[in-house]
Amino acid sequence: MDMQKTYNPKDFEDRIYADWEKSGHFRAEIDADKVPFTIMMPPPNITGQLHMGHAMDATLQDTLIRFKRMQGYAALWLPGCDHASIATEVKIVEKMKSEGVTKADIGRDGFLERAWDWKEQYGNRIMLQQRKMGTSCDWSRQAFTMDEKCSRAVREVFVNLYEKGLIYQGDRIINWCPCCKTALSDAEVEYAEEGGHFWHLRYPAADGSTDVVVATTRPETMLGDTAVAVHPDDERYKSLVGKTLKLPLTDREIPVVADEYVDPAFGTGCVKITPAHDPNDFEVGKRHDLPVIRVMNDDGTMNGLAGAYQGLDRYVARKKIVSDLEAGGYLVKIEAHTHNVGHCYRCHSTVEPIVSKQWFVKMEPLAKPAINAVMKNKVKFVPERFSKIYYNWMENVRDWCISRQLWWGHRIPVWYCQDCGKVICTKDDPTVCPKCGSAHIRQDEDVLDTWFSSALWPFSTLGYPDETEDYKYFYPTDVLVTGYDIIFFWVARMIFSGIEHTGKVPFHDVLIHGIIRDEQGRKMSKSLGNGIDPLEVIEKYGADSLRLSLLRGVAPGNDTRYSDTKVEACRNFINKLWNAARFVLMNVGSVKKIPSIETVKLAPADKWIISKLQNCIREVTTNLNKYELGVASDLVTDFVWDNFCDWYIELSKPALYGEDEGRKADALAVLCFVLENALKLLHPFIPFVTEEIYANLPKTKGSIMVAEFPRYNSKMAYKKEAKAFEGVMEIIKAVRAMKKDADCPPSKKVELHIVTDSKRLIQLNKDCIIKLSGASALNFVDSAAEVDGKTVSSVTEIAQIYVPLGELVDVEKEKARLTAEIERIDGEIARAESKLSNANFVNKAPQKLVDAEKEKVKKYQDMKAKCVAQLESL
RNA sequence: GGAGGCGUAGCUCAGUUGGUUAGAGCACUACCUUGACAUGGUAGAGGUCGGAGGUUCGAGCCCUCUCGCGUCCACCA
Repeated sequence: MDMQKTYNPKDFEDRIYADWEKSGHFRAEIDADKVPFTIMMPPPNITGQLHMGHAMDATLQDTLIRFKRMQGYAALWLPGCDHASIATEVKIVEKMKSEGVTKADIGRDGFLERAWDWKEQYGNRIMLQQRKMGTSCDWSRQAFTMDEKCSRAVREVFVNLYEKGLIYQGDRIINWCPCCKTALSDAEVEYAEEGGHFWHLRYPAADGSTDVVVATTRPETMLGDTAVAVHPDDERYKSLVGKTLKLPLTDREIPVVADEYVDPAFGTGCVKITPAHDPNDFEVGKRHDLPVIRVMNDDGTMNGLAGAYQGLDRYVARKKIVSDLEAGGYLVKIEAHTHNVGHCYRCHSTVEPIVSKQWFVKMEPLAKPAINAVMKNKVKFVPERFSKIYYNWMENVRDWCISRQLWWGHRIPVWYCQDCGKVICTKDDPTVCPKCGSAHIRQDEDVLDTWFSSALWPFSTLGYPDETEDYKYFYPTDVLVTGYDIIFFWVARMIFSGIEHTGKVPFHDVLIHGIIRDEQGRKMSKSLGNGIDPLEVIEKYGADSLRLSLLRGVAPGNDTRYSDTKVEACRNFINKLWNAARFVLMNVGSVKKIPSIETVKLAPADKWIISKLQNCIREVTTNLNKYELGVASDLVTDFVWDNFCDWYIELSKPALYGEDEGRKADALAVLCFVLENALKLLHPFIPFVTEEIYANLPKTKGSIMVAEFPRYNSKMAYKKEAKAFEGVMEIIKAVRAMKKDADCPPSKKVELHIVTDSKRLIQLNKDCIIKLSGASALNFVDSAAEVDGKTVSSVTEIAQIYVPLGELVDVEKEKARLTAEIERIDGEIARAESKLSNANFVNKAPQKLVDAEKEKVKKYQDMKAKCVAQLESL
């Protein structure tokens, strides 16, 4: 194989993805002998472009699905797009505006035609971008929230809920966006603190006897006031209750009512009541049977009931009303006031609470079982703390406003008979009124909240309401992966929808990740222009590097900052892996036949690396199963860099460059074995480069993505042998440090004279010690006295090492070093002994820990004695 | 107002039921182009884990209080 000296992902990422797609390995097959594992991809909006949030989503899900696929599960990752009703409509309207066309100009059908064109044009863009990330999802099952399948599920669910009385139509206060001209759900409103004013207004009594002062943040709504309320126990206003006030700027008179809602301690204790424009006032109005007077149009201008202010924009009207009030002597004072103002989550206009006839989903009966499911662990949030956020929302949720005054979306399946007024809601489109037979029936103009269809995603995409093979096999799904920002919008709604419509929770686990911030920790946003385009990162560093940087050291649920440096570090790791593979493959050619690992006579270093590998396999698997992807990726990268590259490859060199052909072949067998396993462990995280290398290994065939994920093999654990070998490694490290301390050039080979009880172990690894420590020879001696000339020395657990360095030896420095070492050891002994002298520790701590401390004391006392002896010999 | 999070090396962050001497990457110091890799190697330096109490044989981790900084939810007109 011809491998470049440096890793260059551009050479192969696209090619490998194309091969994968061709291979059919992405497709999940129903297989009775396998266990299904299903992930539903959170459908990105058709208007969307790949951003870091998607990159994070994709990386986590792809890592999990590849892991499970390699473990032998029938792994389905189902991709798709969301029609994103309001977001898409806003964009299309914007585009039309630039062409000078309005919705009214082209009508509903014309608009929908444009919308579908838009979907065709942009709907696939993000799916193509996803491929760049290496996503191994089942494109053959790709879905769209408005495709036939999903639409049928929406219809089924709507009618069922309607028939159960869980969907109703009513005049209620909703959040109205005057810009998008549609109702919004509570979840679609974002609150932000804004500086505003508190206008104090005087309403005179009709009989002129007195007046009351009320305060408001929205003076224009006073035109819709139908009462003033005071607290029933408020002595100041008791006599006022039942009296009539004159509403300024109008010729209307309004009553004073008593209601518990009023807080007598706040403001003047008098509240103007505007049932059509405030949710609390609406409730007060209902209790007192007050008229509801809506004074604003859908576009935020004042309507005919606003009298002289008709046609004015809400803010223009506000200004004029205030000045008119002032002129009339009704304005008492203006206070500065900061308050939270709701904004449309799509266009960011200030929303108006307005009374309007809309469709609602009754939440209480749906929320209860959904709360239970999480309480009983049928659905588990990872990390667990997000279940509290979920409870908090679910327990306080209000009825869900699902109708939108938009055209792009699922049209509400309700018809009204023009003749008898019958409301018709059926699964099949009606042609005549079932009650009176009239053909004059008209469908509701509105469409459904986009999240109504997203809520059904885990089962609508699998064929619900039909009991399809896919549905039976893959549902419920296993894990949902998403950011904490859409728990309310989506996760919560999927949970109650799944339970209500399928009788099952839609997924067992919810893996929540944080958001990716910019390098300064700010949220990435269009307005700040601080977004980082994953495609550019991929272009520069490759998809594997980006993926790894999104995984390493990241804890579930925590936000993380994007950093070029981190991506670079990951790229460097992959380059390291690349070169390790290059090293192995370069040497493969020099051997006739590589034996199978089972037949190899393993050297101590071999057993050590295999032991480390087994440990790594076990830990990585455990952590992946716990969704600790950050820990898992750290473990496997550390294994490859530290254990395999920095140690084992170097340890293998004496064998590879030696004369013993058998030993050479054995070492190569171990190198191949470990590399192959490492690639498999890494594949879920960095799929491209592992595939590229894997294809070139001897004895591998097929794609690594369907290779078996390594399994822990206790026969290969070699715990004792690995521990013993670490004694050898300590000697190597000690010699390196000694040379460095003595300013001995690394290229200068030195003689090692060793006093030890572990002669056999050291003899077995003599070549390695010489090679890795930069020595020329290794001799065993019985004491320092046997070594000629001035030496530096070091004590490790299994050996005393003497290195004659002639002129380089600085006796004073050497004394100082030994003294410091003795001091350090004394500290360790003191620490351990103080623990052991504590009766409570000895009695209460686990025996294992007590024994370990005893061992430690013994070990350090032994080392100390040796250090003292060396010091004395100087 | 309610809930939840964060504070650990110069920087960015890990640290899973409490248990050896608290880890990584980047940055830093010194040396090294040694036949995979300078996107590298070797050896280092760097932390009283925000603060104060408490529980425990033992606390970065558990409890209480406290300081600082984000987040979400609710919202008094």
